[in-house]
Amino acid sequence: MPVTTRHDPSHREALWELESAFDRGALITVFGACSVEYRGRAASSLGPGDRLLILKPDGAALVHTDEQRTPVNWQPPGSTHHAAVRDGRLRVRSERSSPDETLIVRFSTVHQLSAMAVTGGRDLAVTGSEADLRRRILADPALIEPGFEPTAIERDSAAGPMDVFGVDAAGTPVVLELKRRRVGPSAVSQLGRYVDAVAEERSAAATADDPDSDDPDAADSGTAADASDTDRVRGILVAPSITDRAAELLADRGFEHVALDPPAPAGDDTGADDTDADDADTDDVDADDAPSS
Amino acid sequence: MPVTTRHDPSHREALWELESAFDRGALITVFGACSVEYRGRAASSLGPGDRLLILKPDGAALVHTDEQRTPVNWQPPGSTHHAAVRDGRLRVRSERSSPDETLIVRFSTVHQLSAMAVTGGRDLAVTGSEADLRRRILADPALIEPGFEPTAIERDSAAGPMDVFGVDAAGTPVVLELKRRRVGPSAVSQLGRYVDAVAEERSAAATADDPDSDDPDAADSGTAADASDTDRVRGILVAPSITDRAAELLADRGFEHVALDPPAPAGDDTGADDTDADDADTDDVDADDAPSS
DNA sequence: TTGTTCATCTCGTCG
DNA sequence: CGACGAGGTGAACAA
Repeated sequence: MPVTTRHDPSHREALWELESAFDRGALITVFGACSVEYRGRAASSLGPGDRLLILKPDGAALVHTDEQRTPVNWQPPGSTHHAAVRDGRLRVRSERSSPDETLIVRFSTVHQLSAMAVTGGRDLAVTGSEADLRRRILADPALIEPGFEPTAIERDSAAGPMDVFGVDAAGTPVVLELKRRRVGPSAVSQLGRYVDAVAEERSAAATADDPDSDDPDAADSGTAADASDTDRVRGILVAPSITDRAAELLADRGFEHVALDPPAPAGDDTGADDTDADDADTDDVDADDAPSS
Repeated sequence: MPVTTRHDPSHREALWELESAFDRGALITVFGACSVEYRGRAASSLGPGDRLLILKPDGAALVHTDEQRTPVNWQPPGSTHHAAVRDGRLRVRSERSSPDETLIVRFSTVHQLSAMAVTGGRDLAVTGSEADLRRRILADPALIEPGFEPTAIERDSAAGPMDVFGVDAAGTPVVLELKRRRVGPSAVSQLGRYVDAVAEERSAAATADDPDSDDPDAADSGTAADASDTDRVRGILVAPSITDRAAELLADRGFEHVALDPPAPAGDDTGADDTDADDADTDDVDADDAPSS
């Protein structure tokens, strides 16, 4: 029996079912009228209403209303669920530590409680990620510009690891920051941090190599403006597109933008029409739902 | 009847129920063995397994496994759900445009289908947000430093709106960037963008006011280093704490950190123990669940 | 619609 | 654990 369900159980009955479902490691749904309190990283209060509570065997808890993709309240995986009947009412509490967080759902009525035995794969294969974009570039560096040569990926710097590091045709170091979608100002700043870090590295190495140049004050500037041309580090933002503001910031810093999409996952076959071979009119039935908005 | 449920329905029966539930604007859960395909901003494929599909009347769709807070697959609100029986199997497709996205769930078995009539409030009152932190500062600006005076909130700049803008005791302009939790490098960059924008504004205004200073090249530097002291703009990052790397970047830019938490929502009463008055031993029952990790 | 930022972001990965 | 960045981020809000 992959699922057991109780309709309009008493609060006591609901508790017994929960207890049993916890033991079995089931995925639990509780639909009922409830109020919800949360306290932890922030604090929140949700007044009475019908909601769907989902309790997962990994400790995750979700409270869903009839709207939104995001739960109104939740608890992350790793939490511990407690159920009790208090004052005759079912109460579910989910707690975790570090950070200390508590979610409490108080039911006034339980309409339905289900416990489901979940099996099977949860490995999702996604394409179109930033990693895919990187593979695309490494496979054909000329997509960035003729003569570009990647020398490292995830190369570390004082500001963190850079997506792609390399040199251009003239031997000038180049930092690439990759984004799978249109970018705003923050991506430019991120690129800037990496470029500054590399420029800093190089100017430090240069002064160490060359005892003649003792110019400590001038050396600590991190901007491209006052770096000599030989010390220049290029920054290229690789993304499908860029906002106006980001473009301004990019220009201010003397960085560049290369428009590039993550590789398309080939033909648009969601199987919408032709996966099951027979696409003629069959006795298949259909039902539609347009959102009421 | 707030809930209707079908156990092990035929695929045809499941379709009828879905059709009816769509019409009623119900919150639908379907538990069964299925595969899931997504294509849109990215693309993904999920092999066979038992999952819980949730269809909301606002067009949201969620596919949940027994793990994680985040659904393995989903569709945002505003999507349109279609159900059909194809090749004898229930298939649910959810689509939306801009961006074009399609989610397809193909069931091999439907264990349970429920339709719930959801009513009641979904207004969540949250405390401890960045807005609360801002209110706290505006109520007592001395928390930043003696003599600090806020002059504007969400004041716009070329780099976007600043959380709080003001002047210090010496009349020097100050930009505050607020964060409700510990911050890393990106917050420093964000603050930097605003400070640069204000400094730019002021230097532009100064050259406009003063016809003597025609020094177009020197004026376009955005760093604090070469700005004269009278043109200086202070940047203060207000957050509970800050990472080491962020502290370095902050120092590089000559910015400051003020340690400040969002206001605590008073006593830690999640109602865990004493909300229902009687906290003596009653005949209340308990059940626990520790995550199996 | 697009742009920008906050979020109890969540999630992975790497020291 | 903490730090850092990606994400089909989602969601609110302003232009």
